[in-house]
Amino acid sequence: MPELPEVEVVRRGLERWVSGRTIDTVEVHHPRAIRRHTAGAADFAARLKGLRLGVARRRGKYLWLPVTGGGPAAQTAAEGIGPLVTPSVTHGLAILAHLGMSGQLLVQPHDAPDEKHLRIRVRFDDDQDTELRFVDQRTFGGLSVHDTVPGDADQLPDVIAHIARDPLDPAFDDAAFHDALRRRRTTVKRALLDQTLISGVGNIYADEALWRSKLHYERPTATFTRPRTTELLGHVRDVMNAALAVGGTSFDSLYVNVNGESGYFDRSLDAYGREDEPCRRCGTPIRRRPWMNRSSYFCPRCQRPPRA
DNA sequence: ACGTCGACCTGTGGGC
DNA sequence: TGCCCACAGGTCGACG
Repeated sequence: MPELPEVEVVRRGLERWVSGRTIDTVEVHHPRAIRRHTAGAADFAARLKGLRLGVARRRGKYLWLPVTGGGPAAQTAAEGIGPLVTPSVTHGLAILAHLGMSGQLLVQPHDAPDEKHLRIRVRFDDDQDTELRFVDQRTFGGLSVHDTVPGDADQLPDVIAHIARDPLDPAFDDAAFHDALRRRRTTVKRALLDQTLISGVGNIYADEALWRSKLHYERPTATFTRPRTTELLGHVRDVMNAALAVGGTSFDSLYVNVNGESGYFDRSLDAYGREDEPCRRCGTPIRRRPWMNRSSYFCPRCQRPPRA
């Protein structure tokens, strides 16, 4: 469930169903699902055992669970074994998740049959009837454990420090984003998909926000005016909030919340996936163009291409 | 510093 | 029916 609204739906599910619980055992069924965890599956499972999960967090399409307790290093620090082993900078740990193209985090009863693409199972040390499962058909997603950025209020895992804040983050800096657009010699859709400029926007919501803004995806950003940037950001936020309100976009059963349920925003899409269907503003058939190994959908009348 | 491309995977649907 | 190709919501690193 790749883009921000879908990931946020999952984050809310994790917060409700697994935050506050303590990990008992972890099974890794496929090594690719932990490939960011370079120390391997056995280390991954060992480090997770005994950890207590904090409140689920999200930046763009990344999810993480800050953790406390557990492993030997953390225990040593917590117990204050002595000044020689007490780190001068206290850093935390977090379990990082990215869903890739087809990842799911499911909270399932223990006796639910294993999914065909079950990659990781997390059992908890409590009496609740559920476990957490990472299921991923294409194995582009995965889980890993990382140090958090020292002093960071969000306990951001260090490996995603390069990911920009997302447009639903209250600390997102609109003016700085506008300045970055002006500095770049790139085009607007490329910029929207650049996770170091603005995170959480993927192919669907980029096309939807551009349609709402009446902007062609090849528009250069260097000449954007402040009002144009403001309007674009407004549409990005509006479309994401609208999708979030109905559980996100699900074209098929791959994109589900932690309870396996699909969202309904596919019915409300104006551009994405609507090739040859009439533009809801002007009736002109929506076009699809190959673009960067994927597709761009746009209205050829409402979204005029820039002069070459 | 930018852009482009391929790699990483499995599965589905259309055309023949 | 099968086979082949195009395509699918993402990210990263190599290369120019």
